Amino acid sequence: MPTPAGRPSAPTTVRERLQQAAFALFDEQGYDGTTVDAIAERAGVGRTTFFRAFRSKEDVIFPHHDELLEQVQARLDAASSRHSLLAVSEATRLVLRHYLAEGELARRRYELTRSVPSLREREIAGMQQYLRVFREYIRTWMDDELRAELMAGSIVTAHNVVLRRWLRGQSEDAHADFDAAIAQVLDLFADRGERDGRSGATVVVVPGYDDPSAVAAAVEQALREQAPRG
Amino acid sequence: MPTPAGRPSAPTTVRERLQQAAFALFDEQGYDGTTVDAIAERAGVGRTTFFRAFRSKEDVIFPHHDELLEQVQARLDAASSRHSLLAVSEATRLVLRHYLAEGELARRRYELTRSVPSLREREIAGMQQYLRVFREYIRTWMDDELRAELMAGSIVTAHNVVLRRWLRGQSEDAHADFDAAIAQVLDLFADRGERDGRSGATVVVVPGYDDPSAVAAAVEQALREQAPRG
DNA sequence: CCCTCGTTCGGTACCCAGTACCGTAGCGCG
DNA sequence: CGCGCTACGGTACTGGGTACCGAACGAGGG
Repeated sequence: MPTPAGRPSAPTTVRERLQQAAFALFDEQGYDGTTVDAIAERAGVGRTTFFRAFRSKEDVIFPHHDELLEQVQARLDAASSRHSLLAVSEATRLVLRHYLAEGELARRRYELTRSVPSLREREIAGMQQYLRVFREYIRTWMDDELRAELMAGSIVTAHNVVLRRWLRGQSEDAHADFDAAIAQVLDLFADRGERDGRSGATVVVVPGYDDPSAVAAAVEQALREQAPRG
Repeated sequence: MPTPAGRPSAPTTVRERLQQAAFALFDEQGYDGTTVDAIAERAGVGRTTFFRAFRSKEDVIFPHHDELLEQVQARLDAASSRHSLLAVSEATRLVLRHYLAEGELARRRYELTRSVPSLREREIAGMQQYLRVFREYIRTWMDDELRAELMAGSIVTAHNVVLRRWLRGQSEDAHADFDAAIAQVLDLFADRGERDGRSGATVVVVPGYDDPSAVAAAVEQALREQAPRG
């Protein structure tokens, strides 16, 4: 295992050299105009080595996808007792955080995926994997198949919209945007009516607030304005 | 134009022969185990002819996708004055109706797409095209970008769930299922109370509460306990 | 010191999808 | 009959991806 995890030191790995060479060539000649041979040559390695480091040419552009998916899955497994869309949205935040941390690299990938159809397909296929994980998690506590699917899809959609806005430079605080978007989604699926006489308040508080006391006042007012309890 | 539109007569076209040969071979040897040469040979034509009839090997499995997409687009263009999700759902019904009409063929494709990853990617890429058309239509009368995206995604999701149920043989009346699913989606996006004028915070209150002031206090405490995000 | 085992890398050869090009057989038509 | 159009077949090529083989290298172990 010569590549433990993080490696900030100078002796760049073959993988890193290949990735740098690949992105450089993609910038210069475009994705389709760049052959794997050219990438390997610029990185100073053989063609075989490229396919050992990356499963495919597309994999150079989506390197951390598998790990991210596992992280998301693990997060949901850990929080599987909460039975809430909030668990899903928090798992989704992992993905958002990852892209934000990538910074400029994420934006370069965005440009590539926007212009190259095959990469675009690949990306949405990756999204579908998140959706699958979310759907299966939600189905553990949501009987309604359609509703579960709608929930999972809406969370993913919210994430995509927020991320895309940030990638285009139309957002300074992506996390705040994400909070607002998730709140909108939660609001969509909030029960209205259906009071089954159970007691005990259930309040979902979404980050992205002003002053706690002001929020509390708004909540109290909203509750009082609501139809009298049964 | 030797291939006008519908052709029930005996002299099968090259395209039809190729499609039959392809599906037969896919059944016998699997998708990946079948080469284009083998398909062409069984159909009694040259390899070049295959690529003239279908843009790619995958295209044999999704033959009518482009026409369907155009039909959907046309339907939305025609009904563009209605400004309603119903127009989208009716356009979506075109797609459902098409698959239902295909019958057994649709089910064979379903089995293939379920087992072959590359075909699965291709299929969801196709779905994404519907989604794009829907999103752009909705955006003509819906300012809220996220909400528009959620609407489009939900319609597509509803369609997929209904179609998949039917493909698995778990549904007798797919149209009725579709009606119910669409109703559920429309209900999701039905206006309730036009909450505007609120600031950043969004609070979702789920029925089944105690005393409003007590809830408000709990909310305030929860907010204060939460770490301010960075 | 030498031998060996394991790992990593390069090179070669191959498969197959997809493209470009060219030659030709057929058909309608003047 | 000759002309042009179209559809088809064949050949050759590009490029991603796989399989296999052999060389280099380092870590022990006798």
